[in-house]
Amino acid sequence: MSEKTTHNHIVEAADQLFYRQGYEHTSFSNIADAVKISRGNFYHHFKSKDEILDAVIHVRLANTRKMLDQWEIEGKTPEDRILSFIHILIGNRAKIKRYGCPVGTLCSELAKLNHGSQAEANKLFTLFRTWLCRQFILLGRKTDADELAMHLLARSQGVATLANAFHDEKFIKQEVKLMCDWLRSSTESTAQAEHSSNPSL
Amino acid sequence: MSEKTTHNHIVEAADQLFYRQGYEHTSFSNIADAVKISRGNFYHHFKSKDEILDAVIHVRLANTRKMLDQWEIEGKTPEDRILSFIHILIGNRAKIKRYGCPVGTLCSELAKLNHGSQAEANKLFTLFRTWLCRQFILLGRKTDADELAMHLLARSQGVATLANAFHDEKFIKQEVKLMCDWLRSSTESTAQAEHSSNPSL
DNA sequence: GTCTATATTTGGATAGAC
DNA sequence: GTCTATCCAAATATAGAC
Repeated sequence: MSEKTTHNHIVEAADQLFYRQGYEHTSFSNIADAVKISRGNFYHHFKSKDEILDAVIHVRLANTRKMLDQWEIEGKTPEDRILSFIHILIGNRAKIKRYGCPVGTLCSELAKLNHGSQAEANKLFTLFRTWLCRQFILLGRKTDADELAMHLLARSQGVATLANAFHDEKFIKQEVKLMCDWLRSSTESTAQAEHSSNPSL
Repeated sequence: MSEKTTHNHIVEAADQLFYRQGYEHTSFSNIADAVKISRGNFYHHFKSKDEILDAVIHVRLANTRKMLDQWEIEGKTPEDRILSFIHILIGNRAKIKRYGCPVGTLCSELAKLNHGSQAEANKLFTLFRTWLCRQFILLGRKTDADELAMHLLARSQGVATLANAFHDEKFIKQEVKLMCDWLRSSTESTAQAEHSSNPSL
């Protein structure tokens, strides 16, 4: 998997550039420079720029699945696993500060472009959503698991957007702490939560 | 203010198009079609596309200031005013679902483009941040007012991003309810909050 | 102030030699 | 599989007539 073929080189370089510069703003020349091949050589590997995007999205989907599987193995409890999710904000804080969230910014851009690969890109969000949802179900919150998953996903997105705009890593740490507290209070009140209309707090 | 000059027409059309399609994806032709003038005529009013962006940002800043002033007048208590902020998500939910948040998506795009007007665009965020901060101070939360302001701003951003990705207005309403609850619980516990290390919950 | 015509550049894509 | 040369379309920007 991911051998050092030219094909993979292109996808990897495009992946990075799409993240840092955005999809539309990244030209074939940019990718060609990064991979050190000529522009013409591209079309031996991909029919169009859209096809490169497609390949990038599918690589990201595969990597995300791998990461979630890993968290599933490492985390002994659902709390631990959800904490793994929350802590990617810490692990990636330097990049988030500079470029935002790779998932959120891609989906936002493709929405503006009204691009055909929107649905594929959104699967990245769905991957996290359903995984988190399953963890909350395991926590006994089966009635509002999806709401909790979406809530957490939204908070992560908001943190990434503002950390990027304000170039503020400290804010990431601040909010991660709040999310951890929120998670703890969510799990403590599992029993009574079944009867509450209010999924968080 | 905002007379029907060609200049203003251009700025208004660009404002809409930048929001719906993104800045880079919007061409002079797009704006020209909307305003119904020829492309060449642009350069009588603006020296470059960047200059149009600059004008758009400043119009948005002025409109935002006007809106915040209005909320200041209408809202009798700081809670009421903060609720006004939270409820723009409801008022604009149809557009947010389709195009995301106008502030967040612009700042994210300009960050990727590494555009010179990033700082100006970020002032839109700062406007909300300082205004919310002031409201929280009035609520007696002077030690953590800015944290609370940023927290609320982040949650709004996250809601907009996910509502856009999942094309889900219901999610907006769900999260607005949670934000209102959060605000209520924040204000109830004002006295003890002074001694808590934990600004929310 | 507005138009048409045009210059210039860039980006995506193709053809064909090696 | 990789390269050079080239085509085509679109986008920013300018010149100059009306």
